[in-house]
Amino acid sequence: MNPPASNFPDKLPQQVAWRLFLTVHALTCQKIDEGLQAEGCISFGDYDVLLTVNEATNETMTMGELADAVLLSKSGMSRRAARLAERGLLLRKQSRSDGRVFQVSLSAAGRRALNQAWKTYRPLIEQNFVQYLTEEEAEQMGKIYQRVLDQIGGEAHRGLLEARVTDAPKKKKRGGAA
Amino acid sequence: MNPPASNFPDKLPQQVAWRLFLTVHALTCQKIDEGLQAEGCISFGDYDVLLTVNEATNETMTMGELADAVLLSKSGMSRRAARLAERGLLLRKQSRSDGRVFQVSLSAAGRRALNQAWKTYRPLIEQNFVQYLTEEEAEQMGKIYQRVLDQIGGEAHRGLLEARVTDAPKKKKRGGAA
DNA sequence: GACATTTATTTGCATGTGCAACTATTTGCT
DNA sequence: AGCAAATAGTTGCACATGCAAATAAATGTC
Repeated sequence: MNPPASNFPDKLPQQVAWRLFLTVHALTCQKIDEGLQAEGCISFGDYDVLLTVNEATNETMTMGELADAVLLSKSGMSRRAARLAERGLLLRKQSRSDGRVFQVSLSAAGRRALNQAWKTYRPLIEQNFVQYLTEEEAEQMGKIYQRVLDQIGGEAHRGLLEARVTDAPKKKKRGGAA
Repeated sequence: MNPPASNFPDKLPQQVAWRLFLTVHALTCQKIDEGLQAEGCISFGDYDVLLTVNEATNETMTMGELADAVLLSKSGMSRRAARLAERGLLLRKQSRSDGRVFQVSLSAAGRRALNQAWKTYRPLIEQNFVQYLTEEEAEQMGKIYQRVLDQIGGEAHRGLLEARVTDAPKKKKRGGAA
């Protein structure tokens, strides 16, 4: 019913890569989350939170650090943590040196849940993503993303997969999608 | 307060790539969505919908096809489309050959909004992602993701960036994240 | 041609999220 | 000490989403 139609994205290789990046992300995450739920594991999002806490120096973080690390708003993080605490997976205790901050850490059950989920999560990543990358490609991709992260990531992400530091001083908002 | 601490993800290069993939996605999407909103553009999600419709053969799709293409549940798509229609960006008209299906297409205003958003979106992709990839890397990455997509993507994604076909027969559910 | 079945889409309900406002606590200034 | 400003976290509210049920229309069966 019309001429050529679409020519919006200019379809430069970089833009194609971006588009595929988005689509692959959406698809893999969908499948992985389904898989985790099917096995009765904690959700993808909860996994991210628990893993992040577990990896933190001293295995503890403040609510704010955690929110920054997992890219949730403070309120979102607050409520997610409340739910995890209610389920007995996360512990929050008020810092004695500063009554405003709450130190978050994993409970024994939280550690178990994390271990348990990893058993399911690992093969899911394998099946939906890793399997299609050679080791060289994975290394190359990792290098590229590390480069991107170093530029656009905040303090909370600088040390990702190197040595999480957990002592960044300032950070602020969070931007929601729609 | 503890031994070595984290050794959950085994940190094979592929797993590192996966982790970075997730983080970069979250970060770039956050920044891009912020940028679009700041310029008064349509949201990231709405952009995806309008672009998908615009790229469709004959620039029209059914609600179901659209839901599959943008990876939203049918209900989510239904409501998003309703909002877009209310804002005058999308047209939905009942098919005369089959009263159950609704054909969706862009209004003139929708086309304008898409064009307008692209002006902002393009540099945002540039700044937050593309800039950090050489053309070779982008091509390499595109090839890899296309490979992944061919394997795990449904009919609705097979032709992405090649020639959208829009006539796949069967598809079903949708899996939500948490 | 009437009726069960299947398909396309929308609605009811529960849940998760972000923003802005609120509370509690600490810090800085005098 | 006293009080304004900053900081950490939680809560009110609005809204987007998915699942399951509801609706509407087509198709198959007798």
